[in-house]
Amino acid sequence: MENVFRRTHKCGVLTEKNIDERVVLNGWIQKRRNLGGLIFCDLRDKSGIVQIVFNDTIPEELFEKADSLRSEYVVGVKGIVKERQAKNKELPTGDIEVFVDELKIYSEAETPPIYIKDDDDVNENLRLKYRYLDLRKGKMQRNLTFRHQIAKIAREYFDSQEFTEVETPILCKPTPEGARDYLVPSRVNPGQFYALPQSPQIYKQLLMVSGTDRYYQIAKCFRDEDLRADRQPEFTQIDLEMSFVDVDDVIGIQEGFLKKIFKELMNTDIQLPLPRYPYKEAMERFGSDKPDTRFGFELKPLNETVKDSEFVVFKNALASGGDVRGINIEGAAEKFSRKDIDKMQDAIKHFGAKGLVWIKIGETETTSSISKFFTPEQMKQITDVFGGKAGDLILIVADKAKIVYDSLGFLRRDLAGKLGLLDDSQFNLLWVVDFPLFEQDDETGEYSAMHHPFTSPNLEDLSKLDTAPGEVRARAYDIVLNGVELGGGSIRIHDSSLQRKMFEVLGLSEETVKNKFGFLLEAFKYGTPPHGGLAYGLDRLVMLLAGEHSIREVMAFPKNQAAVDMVSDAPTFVPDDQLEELSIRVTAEKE
RNA sequence: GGUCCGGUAGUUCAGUUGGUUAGAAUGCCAGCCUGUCACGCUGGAGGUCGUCGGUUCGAGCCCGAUCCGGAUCGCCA
Repeated sequence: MENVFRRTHKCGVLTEKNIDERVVLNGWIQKRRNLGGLIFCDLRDKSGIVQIVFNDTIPEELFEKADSLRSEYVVGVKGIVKERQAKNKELPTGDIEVFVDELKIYSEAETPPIYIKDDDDVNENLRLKYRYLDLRKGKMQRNLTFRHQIAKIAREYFDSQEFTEVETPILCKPTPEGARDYLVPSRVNPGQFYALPQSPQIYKQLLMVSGTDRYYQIAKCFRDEDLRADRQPEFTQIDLEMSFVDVDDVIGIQEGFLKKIFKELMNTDIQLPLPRYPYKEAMERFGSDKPDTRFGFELKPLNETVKDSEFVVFKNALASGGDVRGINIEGAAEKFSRKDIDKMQDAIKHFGAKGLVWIKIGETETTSSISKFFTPEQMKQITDVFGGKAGDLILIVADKAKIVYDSLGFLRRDLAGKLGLLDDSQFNLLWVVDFPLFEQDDETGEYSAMHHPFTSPNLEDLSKLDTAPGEVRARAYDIVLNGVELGGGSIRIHDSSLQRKMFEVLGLSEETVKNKFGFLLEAFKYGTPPHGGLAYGLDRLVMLLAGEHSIREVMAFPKNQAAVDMVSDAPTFVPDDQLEELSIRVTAEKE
């Protein structure tokens, strides 16, 4: 007796070319249809589905065995491929079927708690709990394969460009800036902790000091922050770093990579070079540092137009150094009711906006929430800024610049979505460059690094480091696809005195710097090449190209919003003696 | 941590003003059925309405608390 039938084919590959061949298949029973004297089953493996048939030409014993089959039983079959009497055009294998004369049931299955069907809409937590069943779906297997292909192309491409893949440590030094670290206690060093890497940043810079020249890694990264549809506590980056380069060199290499990905996986030729938007322009035109350029509705400034206005909202915003800006949702005046606009107003309160001014341009008259504050001539001046015409809806926010940008940037994309203008088949790639080096805390006035503290300033702005840190541009760049940040990077500081200066502006004490980054500054003393790099969010890249709306759809075992692995139920309490061994006092209350 | 939405059969959901024994679809089980492919027909099983408390003659429905899930803001160099 054979323990397992050696298969000759995968289920999904059989065609009319295999007619009259004897084949051996293994797989799962997707569905059984018993018509009485005739039983059809859909047999599924990773490659697809094929129909197998049991009829009265086989021994009664075998027929009864076939009748006992249920969904998700795992079986092996041997039989002859025949042309179908009734073909199924929906199925790639729909022209043929396999008449079975041997059947081996490897394992039976209980009724699964979720359907193994691509288009089911079962509760996601249930899918995550039974992920191994969820992953049986064709769509999920295709997503995993697609992810593998992107990783494979990355390896091929970066290898062809003389990058070396180097593994960097998972047990690292905790970092003082950025996201919260996941900490790992050290048993042999009581009371001390490693951190899981938020990115391989420091190690890849050390590799440049080491003369590795070009490094890449498909690297797991960890951040202990709250989750989102596109954010998981552990995620994967395609991480890379290059020596003796400036911004254009890094961007050039990446454009080659993106072109290859889009050519091979999406059958799309992307035009190079990709557009580059300075940060300032991206904010002013799109209200976002990751603009979605698939549609219009660009922001327009109104400061000049309304500078003499007595309307208190505009007046106060301008007097306090803020901005008045708006967007024209063309042709949408009749598509959104007063109630809809109230909802928009509520939505932008999240960003700190206090209100939303609206103007609806009609064929004969223009209505607005501010018509009593402006003459028809003044209203005309405002709508002209937007090229406003009959049927347009203009939305205006007056506040601090950040609030105006955040609010309008959100509305712009939200309304485009509601109007069905987000075309998933269109791929607008662009670079955002010239980011500010620092961002300033509203309350404390302290500066922090917008990217990270190793980012090189634009050399033209060096003199402003002391006088106007907020105006210093960074040699940093983000790659953006359809309004989603795919990755980002920068040219790093390779000069230890400039690095010290940077820490000084950031308000990090000599003590702190020595403690946290002393080893990096030490390394930089011994000859450091100019270097820079970039990291892609692999999960996001796969998500967007696969047309998914959550990175959970392209990860094998993602965590839920509470950062719990629903399959294994991690994290979990551990026995006290295990904690004691790690010199951790027991404080968490146990159930 | 804040805000919003949700929790009813294995699953997806409905459930009117608070009123008889909580329904549908699908899945599951049994019987019949030789060309189905969402097979069909007949019958059946399946529910602590998230949990606790309150209001009421009476609660799936109203009130309070709590747990769980999701979206979002903060956060994510």
